[in-house]
Amino acid sequence: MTTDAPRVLIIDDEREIRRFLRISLGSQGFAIVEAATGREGIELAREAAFDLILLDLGLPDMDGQEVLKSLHWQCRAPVIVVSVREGEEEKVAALDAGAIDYVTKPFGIRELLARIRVALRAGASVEAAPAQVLAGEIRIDLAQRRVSRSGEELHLTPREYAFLARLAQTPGRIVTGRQLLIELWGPVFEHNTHYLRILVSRLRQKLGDDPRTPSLIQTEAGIGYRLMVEGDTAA
Amino acid sequence: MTTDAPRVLIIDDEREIRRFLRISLGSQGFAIVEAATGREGIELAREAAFDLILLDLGLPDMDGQEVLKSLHWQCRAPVIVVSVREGEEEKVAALDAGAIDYVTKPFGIRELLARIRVALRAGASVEAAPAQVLAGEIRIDLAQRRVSRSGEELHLTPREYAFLARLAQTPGRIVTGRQLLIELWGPVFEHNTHYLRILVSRLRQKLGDDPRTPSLIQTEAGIGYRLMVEGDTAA
DNA sequence: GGTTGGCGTAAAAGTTTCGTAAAAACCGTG
DNA sequence: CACGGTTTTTACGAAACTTTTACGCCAACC
Repeated sequence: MTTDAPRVLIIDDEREIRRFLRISLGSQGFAIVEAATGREGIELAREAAFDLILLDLGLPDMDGQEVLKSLHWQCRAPVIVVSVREGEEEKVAALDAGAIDYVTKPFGIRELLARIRVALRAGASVEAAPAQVLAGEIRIDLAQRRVSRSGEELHLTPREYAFLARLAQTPGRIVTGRQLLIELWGPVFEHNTHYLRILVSRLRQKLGDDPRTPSLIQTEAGIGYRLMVEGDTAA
Repeated sequence: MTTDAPRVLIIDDEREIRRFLRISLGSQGFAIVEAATGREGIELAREAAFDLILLDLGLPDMDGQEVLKSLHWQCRAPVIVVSVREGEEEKVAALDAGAIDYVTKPFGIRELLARIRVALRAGASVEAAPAQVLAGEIRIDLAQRRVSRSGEELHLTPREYAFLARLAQTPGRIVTGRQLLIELWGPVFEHNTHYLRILVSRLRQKLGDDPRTPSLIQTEAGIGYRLMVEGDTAA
């Protein structure tokens, strides 16, 4: 089945380690984002939603335990600590501070990958974000991956749902056609704008939205689309 | 569950190790049950509900990986493997077979305790899930590992049950095909999607669910499966 | 007033994914 | 070593989904 790649954030100051991890994890189908400092890592973790974070405790700019606490505090993603320090106290401190695992360098990449799979397995059951977006008669349940109209369940195809969910992530805001094409089809399809037109047409039918006076999916000619929601703040 | 002392099952053939663990864990407020063989351990795990299982892979009566698989499918408790073997392949195999952690002997007791706390932390979310799930005529008893239709007991194979139980753990929510394959067969089988199709087909027959208009196991083409439950249009 | 470019719709053709059955391989047990 | 239960392989028809192709609409612009 086609499923989007788990997103992994790597926080490590050593360029070589990052490179190694990027290649190793990338070949396993993970989407990688890198940070070289604690601050940068915390920043990234706050902005985007990751499925897993790999954290080196020996960062130059901040105390490792502090970074760990910050991460654990503000995001849901499980954190695996990677460190050169083997001391038991160090491990206990990290694990009690919220890390889900502690791996000492040098590590076998196959073991690390296995432990990452465990962490993702565990993290999958925790994600209980009650994210729901209401737009007129329509309710979009991002957690359950369901859409209903006036309480009645609607069946959307994978693409249709992906499109709607993308708009629902930034309610009321315009998402450019280019952005949508890249995210849903890939960079190669950047210019196949008619895909969007067909998709939107079918979607509006299912949602019961009149294209002339759209109350849900609004077209911004030459720019993109936006999802109208309850408290819409017209720009 | 969390208010009482967490119940820990120790499966290890060495009396000395058991004694050591019993004392160490006991002093931390855990309730301990011991088993000296694989069979005994599996038996106990099936009967009583434990919060955590500590498993030594070097048992005399059964292959460690077999014990692990049995435990992982039969009960919901997280399993921490304790072993003298340090080989990376050994670790990867155990983690992929369902272990939540792998600790090599000799180990520091404080680290083990910390890892136990992590495992319990992770297991807590699973415990929060309902022990019984009702879906139409079907009743799934996750605590007792039983499934019945209109009060009549159904016999499911280990895989069939594991599949259904996984869906029941997150009622109404989609579980991706990839996730199911990884959890039920292992990461190597990530792409053998036809396993799922065959399993679901047999399962639907047993459950009396029409594939065209499924009221129990719903297919989300290209994504995965979900179990429909009573509160279908949940807020 | 005609032309052009972006948009919306419909139906087809093409591709992927799903469901099922039956045979073959596997596995612990008697 | 044969046996019953289970899993895996193999194969194929049906359904769902995506992409192609074609055409009508409207507004802006020359």
